[in-house]
Amino acid sequence: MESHRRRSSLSQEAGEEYTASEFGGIRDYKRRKRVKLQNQDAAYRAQQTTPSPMIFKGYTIAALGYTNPNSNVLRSMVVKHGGVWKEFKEHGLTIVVATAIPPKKREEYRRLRIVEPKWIIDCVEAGKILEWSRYRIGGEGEAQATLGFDASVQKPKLAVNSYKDIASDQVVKEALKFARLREFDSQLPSDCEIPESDEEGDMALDDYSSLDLLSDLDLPEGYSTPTSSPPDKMPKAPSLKRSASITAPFTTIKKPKLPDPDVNLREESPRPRIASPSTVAPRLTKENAQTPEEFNEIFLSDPKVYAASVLNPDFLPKFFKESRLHHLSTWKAELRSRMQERAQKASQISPPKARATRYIMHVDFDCFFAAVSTRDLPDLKNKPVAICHGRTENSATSEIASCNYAARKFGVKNGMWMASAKRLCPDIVALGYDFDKYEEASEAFYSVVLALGGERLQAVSVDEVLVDISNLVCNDYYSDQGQEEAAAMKLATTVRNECRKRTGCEVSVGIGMNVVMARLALRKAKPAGQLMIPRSEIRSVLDELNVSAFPGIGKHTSNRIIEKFGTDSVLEVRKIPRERLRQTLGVKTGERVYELCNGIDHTQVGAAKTLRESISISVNWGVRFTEMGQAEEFLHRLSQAVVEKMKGEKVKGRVLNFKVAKRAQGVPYETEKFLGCGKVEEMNKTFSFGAPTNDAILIVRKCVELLKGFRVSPGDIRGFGIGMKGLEDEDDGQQQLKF
DNA sequence: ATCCTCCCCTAC
DNA sequence: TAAGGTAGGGGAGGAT
Repeated sequence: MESHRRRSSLSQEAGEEYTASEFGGIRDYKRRKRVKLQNQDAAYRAQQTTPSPMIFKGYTIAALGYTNPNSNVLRSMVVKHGGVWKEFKEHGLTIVVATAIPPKKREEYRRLRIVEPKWIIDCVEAGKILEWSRYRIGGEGEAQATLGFDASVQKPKLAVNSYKDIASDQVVKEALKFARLREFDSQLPSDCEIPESDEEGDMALDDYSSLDLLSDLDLPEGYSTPTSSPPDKMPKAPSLKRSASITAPFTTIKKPKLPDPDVNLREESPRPRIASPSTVAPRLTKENAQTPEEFNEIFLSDPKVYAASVLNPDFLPKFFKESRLHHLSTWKAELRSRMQERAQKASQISPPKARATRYIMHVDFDCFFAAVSTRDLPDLKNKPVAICHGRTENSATSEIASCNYAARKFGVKNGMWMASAKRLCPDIVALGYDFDKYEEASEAFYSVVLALGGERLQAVSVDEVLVDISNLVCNDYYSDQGQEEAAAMKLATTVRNECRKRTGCEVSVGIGMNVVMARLALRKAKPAGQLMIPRSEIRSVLDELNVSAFPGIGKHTSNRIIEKFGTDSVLEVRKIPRERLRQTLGVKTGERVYELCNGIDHTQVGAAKTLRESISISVNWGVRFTEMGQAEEFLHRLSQAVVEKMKGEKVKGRVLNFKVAKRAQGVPYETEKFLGCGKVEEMNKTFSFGAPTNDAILIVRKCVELLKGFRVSPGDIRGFGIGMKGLEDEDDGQQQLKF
């Protein structure tokens, strides 16, 4: 149901052309896009301050397949100079522009006047129409000289490409930010500014594939791309000889690395009369793709790849069904709200006491997924096992979600790719996920822990829980430390025995005077054990550790500590004055580090917020586009999913956070992991709606607008995230109207 | 002082 | 092939 206000504002702002990409099918989308392009062409001409010579007057030009520069660039050049731009399928074409012609189509297109994009560029530069046949490709008697193959164009040399690369290096990120700013500055001429309204903004949205070729180069003063240049300022390719990549758009076709031996066999139609190597247009392959769109086009032409990608309309449910991380998040959210409900009821009966001495218990499955998956497979009990997707030889880049101790003995670790694990342990057995089984085991586990009767309980995750057992082990009238500790250890034994009985798996238990010490105890207790760290041993346990051992102190923070203080050993960091830590790391973090090093932790078990504060969805796998329309469609599905989630929680959100992961500069188009995001640069933007909303259209419109602002080429998009904050009860505020 | 925005970091 | 999600804490720096 929608409020009247929101509805009316929508109908004012959303024109037919825009809503197409939200509601229409593909065909509808394309039709409306054509209309939009025509309007845009008129706008283009109107925008020009100094008129360009109308050299293309009387020419009707189209692009065939992917071109370099891309078709938007070419279109703007043609239109600005009096030509008519059409789609390739339309009638009445005088000239077709192409970078390459598929071998199978060569015969079919033999009679067309097909030229390389350089013809348009050269015509514009010369201010007059040049002899087209000199730029001809794919036709009879082609005499165009081709340039030699330049390996550096085809294969960027940076090879690092794994998930761990995401946002890992601050210095690199800074550099990227700088490059991005410069890119933005240099690419936006006044006549190409993004208009505020959606109807006119599409130029900005459609294609920027040539932009990132430029951003990391030292460009000559006043340099800009063909999109942005008035024709008389068109750069000359030879003046930019330092960069292979920048000359690429202006050179002629590249020869493929190796001649394709199959070409002759596959061609049943008559061959061109003059058979020489230069008449054979190169086949578009992953290796010679010159834009990310071109690459994706080829990559996605494999139906299996297409089906696995976000272009498949069923992507989201399938992805979420298979994503271990999504499951972990979902389970955690569910458990948290269930535990909170329980806690609220319980505290109404008897509110928990504040105590001087606390006993905190941390209970956790050993190798949860691996243990549950192998529970009923006795043959595998002592063999190295890893849980991951895809269990064939090809699953090299599948991530190990969990492995048992037999595998860990070989150095196999969670998060490792199968290929590395196999190298360490060739006999490792890979098993698929069984999420239902995990859920079941978790339920049994929680019922055991709940049955204990600890006065506070916190769901850390599906296989992990914190319990404040002070009420069970402390005598309210006198204190006997020995007795208390014995009671706590007895509880730990009970939990372990019960869990073994109920789940068939081992859990370990750590007990401490506070949450952090319980967690550290747990680590020492594993596997299949229990350990308490009494007050007297706190110091000696801590002294062996590095600060990165503390929960909440990750890689980044511990690196900062090493950087600033030259050490990450708890023993050393403890000597640093509290005030210095606060100044250097920030008040909260500094204070936290100080306390952790001294074994102090005031965190309450189950003290988390009652209400959820944000709802988000993100996808950084399977994201491959060849044009912006596809990205818009996917965003629409994402925002619908976010809205469903909000409705499930009966909330609306006021603040939108939109995130885009973009292929990092210099990394290859192909990721090492199948459909992975590879090394990416992440971009974020938040936007506050006037009032809380759960309207998918409103959200997707804003996301598309923000996406335009990021100026990402569609082929470089590797991930999206949509989050809502400022959540309010769904029926607060405006009155609901019925229609 | 205290908030808010726009990120980054961390954990499972 | 592979399924690299998600919520919350907190810091920097600006607005109120």
